[in-house]
Amino acid sequence: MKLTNGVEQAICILVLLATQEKQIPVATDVISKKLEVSPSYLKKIMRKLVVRGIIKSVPGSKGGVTLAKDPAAITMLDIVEAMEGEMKMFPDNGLIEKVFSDRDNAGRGQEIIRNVFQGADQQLIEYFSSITGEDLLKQGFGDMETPHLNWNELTEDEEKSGETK
Amino acid sequence: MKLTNGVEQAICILVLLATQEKQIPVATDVISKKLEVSPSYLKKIMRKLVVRGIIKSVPGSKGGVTLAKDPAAITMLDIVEAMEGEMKMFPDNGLIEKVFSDRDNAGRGQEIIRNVFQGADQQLIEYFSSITGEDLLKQGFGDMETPHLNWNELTEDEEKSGETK
DNA sequence: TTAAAGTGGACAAATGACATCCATAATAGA
DNA sequence: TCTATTATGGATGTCATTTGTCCACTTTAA
Repeated sequence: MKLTNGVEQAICILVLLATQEKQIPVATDVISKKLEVSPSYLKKIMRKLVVRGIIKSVPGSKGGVTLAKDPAAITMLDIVEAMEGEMKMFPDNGLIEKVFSDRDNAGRGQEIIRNVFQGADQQLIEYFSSITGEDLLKQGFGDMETPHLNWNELTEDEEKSGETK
Repeated sequence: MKLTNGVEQAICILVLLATQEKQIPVATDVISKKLEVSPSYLKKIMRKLVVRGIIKSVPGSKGGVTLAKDPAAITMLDIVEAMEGEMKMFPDNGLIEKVFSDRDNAGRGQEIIRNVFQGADQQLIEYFSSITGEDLLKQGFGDMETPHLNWNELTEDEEKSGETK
């Protein structure tokens, strides 16, 4: 009943992009340096966000990724489902139906359990879709306007200052 | 974001025990035959239910397992947490705090995300603890009283009739 | 005392998560 | 047009967790 680490990484990526100057894509290699995860793996994470329509990718020189929509239009459900797939926590093997197949009510029993967990899924869906990226930015920055930086340049600076030569 | 198959198996086990004549333990090998899973693995599943105090085990001849308490006192949360451990879906690696450590608000950002997922855990905890074993039995059997059988004998009968010799 | 049953730990196999690499396609700029 | 840059997607490898097995041990009824 654990989410994968990809969810936390995805959130980091989106925070980065939300504080990025508009219209300037951030290269995935820049992001991988900030997050200290391998570029090759990070690309897979980002692909899921692209496929889900949360971010857009721009191939080619000076390319990278940008938010595909306003933070107010991105919900936590988008992020979780992008990384984890559809919200369906119960691995329904029809076990109850099989085990009690010689009794009445076997199918009925299976359906009852199925409904219990569909209800649980629904609880999470409603909760997560009530939380938007804008909510979180507001909580983080309060009355301040969300800052906008160019993470590409910031990373280059850090590289320069980090070089010993 | 999937539960393990153990949850479905645990539910089957509890349904079996709830329809078992009081005070007669059911042998785990009998249950493993019904569920068509290996006896050795089923024992692990059941151990978790024993540790959590949902079922009681009786060692020795004519031993087995019985419900440790009334179905009305067993919640779906008990079952899920017995099998999956504490309800904490977010694998908190402190990634946001690390990535934005050179900015203000890094710790604040991490805390915001932490709270989001604690809220999700809480949603599930409240939902699952509102559903008891009694609720499910009522749904399954309606006005009928829950039947009480001796699954040990039933299995023996089936074995006899199943033998070709 | 013996047979039947649960306990607990070591171990092995299968599955899914995490990670790397490379050939390819698309784009900006010279 | 050519080149450097960057995303795409598939093949592959590694590692952790889940699933499953085995066995020596303890407990209990008869």
